[in-house]
Amino acid sequence: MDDEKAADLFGALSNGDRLKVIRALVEAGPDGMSAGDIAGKIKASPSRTSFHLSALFDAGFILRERRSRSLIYQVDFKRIGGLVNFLMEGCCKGSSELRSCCSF
Amino acid sequence: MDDEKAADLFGALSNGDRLKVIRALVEAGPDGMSAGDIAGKIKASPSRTSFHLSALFDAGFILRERRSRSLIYQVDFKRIGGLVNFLMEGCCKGSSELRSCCSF
DNA sequence: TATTTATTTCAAGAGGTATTGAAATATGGA
DNA sequence: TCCATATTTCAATACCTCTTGAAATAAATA
Repeated sequence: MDDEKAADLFGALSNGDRLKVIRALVEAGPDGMSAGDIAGKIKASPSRTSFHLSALFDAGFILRERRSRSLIYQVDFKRIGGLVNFLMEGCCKGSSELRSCCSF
Repeated sequence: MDDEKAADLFGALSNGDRLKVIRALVEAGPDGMSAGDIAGKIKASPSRTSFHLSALFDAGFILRERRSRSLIYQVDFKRIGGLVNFLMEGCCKGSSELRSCCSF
């Protein structure tokens, strides 16, 4: 992970529709949701939803699996965690004394 | 915090220069860094650095304080934490049984 | 007060991202 | 095979963001 890559990943999160998708999938957990259900939940057209799902999928935030006619999406928590850890890397010069400044 | 606001905040993080700034300030911790030192660290011109510092300041990710001729910037960990918590809100339907799926 | 240092502001141009609706693709069932 | 359902792809348009360099502002010192 470098700064430009991480910036692209944050870019994938910098859209209201895409955050609605992520948050819906965070709540859904391992069950996931179909593209159609996601479109209904975020109140967006199929093509618009698909556009945003692709952006999130390309960034690695969501996983996709076909179940019959539907595509089921799930959030990938590891990707979110990796990005947060990148941001906090080397926090406060690595000093354990100052470590509390990094907690949230 | 709503989806559009959070999207703007992620937008403020969706740039390589701005991530370099944040990460430098995360490392610097409570000491902070001057705008000039930041410009040197991220290898960007003063005007470009100032543009990105403004974006981060407006988003609330960094705090600013004048010390003599210099402006000293510090990261605001609370803002980062608030954004991460927004993303993970209601994780896995709030089920404590499934809570492990949300950890990273 | 005049000068130097530190930083921000501004305008113009280039490049990137979102929305729409129609058409294409993929799958399952009659 | 034919049809219906589920989802993606595409092209056009509109909008937003970044970079650059020059000029403006702010504060400290001689």
